[in-house]
Amino acid sequence: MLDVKILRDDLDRVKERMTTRGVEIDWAEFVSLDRERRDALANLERLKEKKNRLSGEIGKLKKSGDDATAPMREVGEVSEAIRNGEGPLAEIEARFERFMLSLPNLPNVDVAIGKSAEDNRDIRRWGEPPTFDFPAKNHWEIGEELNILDFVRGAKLAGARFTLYKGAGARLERALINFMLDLHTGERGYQEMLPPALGNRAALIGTGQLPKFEDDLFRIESSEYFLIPTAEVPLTNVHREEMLEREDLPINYVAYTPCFRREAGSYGQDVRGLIRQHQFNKVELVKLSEPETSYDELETMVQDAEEVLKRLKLPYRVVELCTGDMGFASAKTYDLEVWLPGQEAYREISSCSNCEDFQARRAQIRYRKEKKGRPIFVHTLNGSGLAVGRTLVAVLENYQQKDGSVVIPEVLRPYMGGLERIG
RNA sequence: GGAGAGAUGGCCGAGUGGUCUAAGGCGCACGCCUGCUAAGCGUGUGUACCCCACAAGGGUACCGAGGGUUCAAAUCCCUCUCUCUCCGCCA
Repeated sequence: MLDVKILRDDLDRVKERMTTRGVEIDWAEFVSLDRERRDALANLERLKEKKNRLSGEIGKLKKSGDDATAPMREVGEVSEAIRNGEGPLAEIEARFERFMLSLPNLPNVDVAIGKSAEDNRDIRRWGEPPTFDFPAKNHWEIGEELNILDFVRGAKLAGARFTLYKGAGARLERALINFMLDLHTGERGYQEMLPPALGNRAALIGTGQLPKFEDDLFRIESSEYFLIPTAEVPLTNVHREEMLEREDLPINYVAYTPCFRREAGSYGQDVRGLIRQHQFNKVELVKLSEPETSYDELETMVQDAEEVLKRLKLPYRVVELCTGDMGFASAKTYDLEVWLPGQEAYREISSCSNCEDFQARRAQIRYRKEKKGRPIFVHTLNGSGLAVGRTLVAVLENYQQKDGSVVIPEVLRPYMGGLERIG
């Protein structure tokens, strides 16, 4: 959520920057709503002030045994005027809040302006895409031939976009999770968390999935819970409605969780294989930081995610998303894209964003810079470190051998009981 | 699932209809005093929003959430959420 004050003070600049996201926003609606709201509020508060004053007088009169019928009759009229005003005000406030919650974050000023992924900026590349003296296979071919991924039975158990991992495949997924967690906790200063995989409405509003993107989420029908689409939701909400101490910051959390996404509107995209699933595993990094250092923290977080790929010796590139390609809550985002020989393309495997105070304002996560100072919103950051299923895809495709087997990256072997090769 | 208890300001904790404009304490901030590993004394101390120049000043709301009774609610009534204790069931 944006600060209402910047909308009032500098609407033209906000309009201009918001336009770079490619979203249509009814600004006239905002201006009139804001005006209506303030008028109605001021009017009602005047009435309440009068009512409180009269009530006090009645109390004094009654105490001294005097007649209070006149002020009581007057307060009755004021009360009715208040009742008549409350309904309309509540309606205006609800509309105002809906509007504010539906506004995406403002892109940071130094983010490149663009319309789509084509306008993203290449920041750096690491590693060389491998060359094969045989036709490179897709991971779903490799997985099925090695009998470690079963898409047919995954569909039988749940449906399309669900996969059953088997044997060494299941273990490889688990090895990747443990490897990533150990790296981030052991060497990169993150505290490991194991949060609920379901979240309530307030949590999903806090990080920005609700109210606008309910269609992307799985909802539990019998109660007001949603399956989390990412551990960003629970991790960022850990300190929702809390006042933090300056010395606590930055806070660095890492968590492995399953993630659940409806993938509505992505029919026909990545229909085969593990790339786009309704349920997938992810190791997520979240930071809460002071505003002054959040962009340094973003750079660090990207490097933390990159380190996973470096140790796995998987070639990748870092891209900076342009204004038109960024997510709802983000002010600046870097994507890590890993090389997939089966597709001969770089595919997203991590997305690291600085949301500045956008989520903190929704979730009321604040701290005091000085003991006596006013509370200020922290900056929140999140990044995949990494998407586990896609990492497994990258391992299978980059480490595939001519004989159909797959070599296990060295750093994973301790997690695989010393296994060096699948198949 | 059943029974009971509870939810008050950064923290602890009083408060069962009208100076609650929330006692008291801790913590914190500022000042004073004092020189001996510290204490004492005084003053102040929330959040959000609205009016206003985002100043001074003023107002409204907030005692888990929502609704109700009343001229008046932390206080009475209803619903919900969460926490704790006990019982049952269960990984």
